[in-house]
Amino acid sequence: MANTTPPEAKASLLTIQQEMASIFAEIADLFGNPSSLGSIYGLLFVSPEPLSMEEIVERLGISVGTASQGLRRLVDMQAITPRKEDGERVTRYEAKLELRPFVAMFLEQQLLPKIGHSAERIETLKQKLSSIPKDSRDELGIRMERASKWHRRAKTFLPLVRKFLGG
Amino acid sequence: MANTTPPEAKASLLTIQQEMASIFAEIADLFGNPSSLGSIYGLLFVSPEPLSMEEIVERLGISVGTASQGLRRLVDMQAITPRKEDGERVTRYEAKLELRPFVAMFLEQQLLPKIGHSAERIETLKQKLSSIPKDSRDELGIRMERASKWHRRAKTFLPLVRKFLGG
DNA sequence: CCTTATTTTCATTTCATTTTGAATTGAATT
DNA sequence: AATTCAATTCAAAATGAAATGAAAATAAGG
Repeated sequence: MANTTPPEAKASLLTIQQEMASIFAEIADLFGNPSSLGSIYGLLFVSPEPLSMEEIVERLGISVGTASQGLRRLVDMQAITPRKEDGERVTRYEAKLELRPFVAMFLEQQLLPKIGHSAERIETLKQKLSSIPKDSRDELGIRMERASKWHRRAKTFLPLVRKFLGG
Repeated sequence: MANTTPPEAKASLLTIQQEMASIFAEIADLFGNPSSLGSIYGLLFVSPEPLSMEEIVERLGISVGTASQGLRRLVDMQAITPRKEDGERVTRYEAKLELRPFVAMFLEQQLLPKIGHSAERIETLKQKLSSIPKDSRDELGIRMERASKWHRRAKTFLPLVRKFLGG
């Protein structure tokens, strides 16, 4: 099949793809993910056709190792879909267009567990309160209760965030 | 004045303080802040008395440089209050008990501006759409519009998060 | 099987961020 | 004016997360 796309248009599609990769890289970074994750997702997000790992490596100028690991993580978090065409040797990847997985992943895998973990640690700590002298105990109890309360709020609220951003 | 606090109780207050420091260190880290910021705040949060920089350095085992810089940032973000007692040479620091500054700082200084920035970049990108071939243009437009929409949602929603967690 | 194309693994490197601590500053004290 | 001490500064060191790329593993075709 002949290539009917004019070269200068190709150049600007590539530009858009790279810019989008860079935007998503920033976002990934903002949420504490490797920026390569964002780049890959951003590129796929604005690719009319699914791309192979090799093409991704080429267009983003990243290493094969980074690409391989990034693709795996993105598949795991269900942000992209791998597809192997019949008779093709390569796997090509396609972005899912809902942005949800990206956010959800962050909230569910990073924020919630860690918030949960520190909530637990505070609960455990509260039990040690009994062993300290009475005069400071009460005030300390109040303060630690405050920290607990904040954690409880966060835990009830975060799922709502997910729902709102995810729809 | 005689010290009436039994030594083993002192030890366990110190334990609690260090544990709290460690918990807050994790949280600070989770939000992309240096963990030393969290340690310092956590320690002050469970200190019955305001502490001097020297005491903080000693109890947390951090350097004076880290302490000095961390204290300044915490004062800047209004998470702690410095107080100089009359006739005292040292400044002692006291935690504000609302956890708000901690969260607000993250939302307002990190999340919102960066979300705003990438929203702008996408808007700019949209304008380059006209330069690409018609067949892919429409689909691309739809995808980029999706990304924009997500950003708009985030921007309206984040202030609510702040309000909820901040009270 | 054997060859070739693709992907994964992982020891090493790179790089940005954080921490350190010696030197400096400056205010209070003598 | 000299001394003392808390606090700050900043260049250098340490840290740790992410990226690299060569080597190993896997899969497909002949």
